[in-house]
Formats: sequence, structure tokens, C-alpha cells
Amino acid sequence: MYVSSLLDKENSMYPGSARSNNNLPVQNFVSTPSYSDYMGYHHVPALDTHGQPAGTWGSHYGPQREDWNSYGPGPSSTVAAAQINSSSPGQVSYTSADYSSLHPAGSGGLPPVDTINTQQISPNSQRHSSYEWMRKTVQTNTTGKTRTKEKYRVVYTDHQRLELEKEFHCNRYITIRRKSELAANLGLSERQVKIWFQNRRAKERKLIKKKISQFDGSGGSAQSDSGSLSPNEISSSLFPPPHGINGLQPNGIHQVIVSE
DNA sequence: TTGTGTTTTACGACCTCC
DNA sequence: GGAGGTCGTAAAACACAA
Repeated sequence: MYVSSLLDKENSMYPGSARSNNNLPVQNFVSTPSYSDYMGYHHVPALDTHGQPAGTWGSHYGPQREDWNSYGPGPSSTVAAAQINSSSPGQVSYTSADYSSLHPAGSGGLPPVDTINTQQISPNSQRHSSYEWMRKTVQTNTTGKTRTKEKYRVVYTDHQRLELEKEFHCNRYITIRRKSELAANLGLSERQVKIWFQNRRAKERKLIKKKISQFDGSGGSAQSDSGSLSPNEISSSLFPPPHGINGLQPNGIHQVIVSE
């Protein structure tokens, strides 16, 4: 199973090299039964260490996050391209609008994973050019680094990003357990999931700062995406969360800070 | 096409916490 | 000391105007 081989290579610190494996079926993620279970998982905080008040995120960050639009890059995006040239029958394409409607923030109403054809959005069909290099080059230099002169980063499939976004939508800080689950189910390494969340939070902060600057610059005309967020509320969400207790939930406290 | 700006992965440095 | 956090940055991937 390719997943296990990926996880094994997690220890190498450079999972990208693992993903450079020619045999890696990046496009064939299968939704495992355990994975579909997780859809209800967020809404049962008592189940495990996942007990963040998930609702606070949505309420605080507004019903429509503008970065969802960036996730579904619009009509000219590769997602849209998949709709056009979807060679695989049964492919389901996502746009931000689709996702947002399925997924109003704060509602916790995640679409059942069954509605998502996990074989959808094959990178070969959508991001064909992005993955060609993976088939012809296996970058493992002597140092084990993947950042070489040649291409060193992979492009996650839309399915991978969708699932990561969904998780982020519920919890901005992922628990170790969820990280392991996501990594296994998405065919990513835990390190990749962790870094994705880090980058995602950075993106969030960037957007929030942008909003703040809009407040400052245009005298409060930037109320659109952030909904009812006041500058102070936005500022409060910029505060870094308390450092995570390993294996626990750094986000729980953060949610308290961010919310009211 | 091509040039340019933006977004997305990935990393290193540094910090805090246990 | 190890894990995970932010911050800054590199570079590939991507979007889009000229």
C-alpha cells in the first residue's frame, strides 16, 4: 500500500521525495470507511481530544471566507477545467461556490464524503502538466533533500486540498490524531499535513491583515467578507495561539481567545 | 508566446511548552 | 530535547494581461 510507504518515509524529513515516486498513485485516493466516519467526528467533540468548540471558528471567521474563493480558483481554474475536460466519468468538480453552499461556516454541516467522488479530480486530467515531472524524475539526491535545482514541490490534488480545507474549516489547529488520519487517508505524510496547516494559517493571517489594512486605508469599507468583524476582532484573531501541548489541542484555548 | 504577479508547497530559524 | 507554533522566504505552479 502506497500509504504505508509514504508514512514510512515520513521519517526521512523529506516526504516530497517519497511523492516523487513514480509508483505513487496520487490521483487515486480512495475514501476508506474510516475516513467517511470522520465527517461526523467534528461534531462530537467528546469523542477524543478533538473537543474544540468548532462552532466558534465559523462564527468568528464569518460565513463566507474569501479564501474559499481562492481555493476554488474560479472559472478559469483547474477545477473548472476538470469540468470541461473531465475525461473520467463520475468526476465531481468543486468550485468555491459549491463548497461554500455545501459548507456554510459555523454550521458544521460538512458534506458527506460519499457525495464526493474521491477519484474525482485526477491530477492527470486537471493538472496534467503539474505531474508530468513526477513520472519522469525521481528526485532523491544524496543528501535526501527534495529541494533541488529541479522541481521540488508537488501540487496537491483538489481532493486533498478539499479535505484539508474542510478540516481547517472545522479546526484551525489539527490534533495529532486527526493529522495521522488525514495523512493516511489523503496519501500525504503527517509532516505535509502539518505544514499545510501552518501555511493555511499563514494565509489566513495574511488575509486578515489585508482586511485590517483595508479598514485603515478605506475607512471601514472592507466589511464584506469578514462579515461583522470589527477591526479589533480581526486583530484579536491575529494573536498567535498558545503553543500546543503535544498531543493535546492548542486550538482550544485559541478559540476562546478568538471568540468573543 | 511571454512577462509578470499571485498562490501554493516546503523549508529554516527561532520561540514556547512540556 | 522534541514537538509544534509563527515568520520569512525560495521556488514551482498557476493566472492573466499584453
